[in-house]
Amino acid sequence: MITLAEENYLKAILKLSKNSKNSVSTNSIADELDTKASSVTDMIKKLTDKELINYVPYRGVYLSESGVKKAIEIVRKHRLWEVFLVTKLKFNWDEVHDIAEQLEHIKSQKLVDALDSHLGYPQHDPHGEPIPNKDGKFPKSFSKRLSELEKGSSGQIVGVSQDNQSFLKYLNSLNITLGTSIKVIQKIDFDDSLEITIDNKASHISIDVARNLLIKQK
Amino acid sequence: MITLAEENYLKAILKLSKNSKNSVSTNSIADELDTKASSVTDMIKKLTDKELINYVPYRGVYLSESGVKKAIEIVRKHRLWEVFLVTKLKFNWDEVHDIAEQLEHIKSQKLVDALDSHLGYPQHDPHGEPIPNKDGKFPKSFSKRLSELEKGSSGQIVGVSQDNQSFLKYLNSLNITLGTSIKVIQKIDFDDSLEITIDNKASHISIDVARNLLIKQK
DNA sequence: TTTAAATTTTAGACAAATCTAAAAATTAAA
DNA sequence: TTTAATTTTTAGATTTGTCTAAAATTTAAA
Repeated sequence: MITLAEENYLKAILKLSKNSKNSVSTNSIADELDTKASSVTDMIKKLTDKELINYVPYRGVYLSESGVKKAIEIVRKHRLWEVFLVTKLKFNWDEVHDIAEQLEHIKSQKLVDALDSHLGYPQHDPHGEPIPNKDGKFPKSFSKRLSELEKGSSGQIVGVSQDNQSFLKYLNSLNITLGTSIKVIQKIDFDDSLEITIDNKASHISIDVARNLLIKQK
Repeated sequence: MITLAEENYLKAILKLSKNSKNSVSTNSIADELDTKASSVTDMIKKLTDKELINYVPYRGVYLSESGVKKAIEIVRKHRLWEVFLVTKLKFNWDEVHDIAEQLEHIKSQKLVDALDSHLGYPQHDPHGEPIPNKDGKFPKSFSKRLSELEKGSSGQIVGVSQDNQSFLKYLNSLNITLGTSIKVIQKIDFDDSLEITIDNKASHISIDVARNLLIKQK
């Protein structure tokens, strides 16, 4: 049986592997989970014993085949629950993360499948992140980042690639939500920031923000 | 912060208090939670420190005001999730207990209230058990459940607290309908089932059925 | 009412998950 | 390439929740 703490480590390692491609360092896991490096070393041993990760001392870890499978299951549950909270229980997309963080650990394959069906097999969560299907496959994405758009191009927001509280709050204040139409009016050379229209209203955002906005072009 | 284990103890103590009215013994809690008496003694000390229960060594425990409140919240969550699983995700009423046992520990007042609203403020769970409202009050009813009747007592059927097809079909086959006179002949300790008479004809029903039959005593 | 049985508590141990402080190994810098 | 800085691991301790075995207390029986 896999414990709650172990599940959180697997999820963190999956996330970090996607960023870097290389094996994941002890310190980066400690940072991600807001814990101490020594605690990570201890847990790494437990996950290695269970063959969920591969580990060479001082050289970092990567997920085994069964570790990837397990981690993707958790991500799937997290994102399906987020969809449930927003579409069925009318939560805002910036309120659901902490609750989904708890719900993702509920154990029942039948529950996950029933939830998926109940929600109509959604492909993205309220933050725009892709939801893996029952077999662990992610949907292909047709979206770009807003930062990649040419001057004069436009499209609709389909997600964000970062879901921290303050970022989502900031988007709310800009009236940016899923489906919002955005057009790039001007790119400022000085700091790479963008002058845009949000539903035809002029606004100005930094490159950091633009990089985290996923756009689908018409 | 109250832990998962503590929540399970509170729920068990609430359940046992309802059966017996007296203070709850260490052994009965151990039985209910399938653990050892010494473990119960340990946990009793923790709950006493948190002022969730009152405890006199060798004399048993009872819930404090805040303990009752907390325990009822857990029961509320458990039963609301059961309704969700049956009405929204199409589970059978005999499949939901173990999943609700996990879901009842999810922490978010807003989630519970949104779920309650989403489900239309149900008053009973799929097993016929009453669901306390946001203020911890149980729904009033002039009827009792057949399961609550003493051996030897009798009354008339005034309703059911669950109306799925297979349940109603089963009642038909037993010749139970509105107005039917029922008397409790014997209660079987082994599985809590009941020997009854239906319009003076002997029959035998499970506790699950008895809990969903609403009775008015003469 | 004294003794036996049952219940409850205490003492000491253990596994999981964490921590601090110190040691070991690796990497980067002079 | 030797030294310094950084990273990682080990050693030992702590907290939570559990256990077994033994001691203390209460209840029931002779």
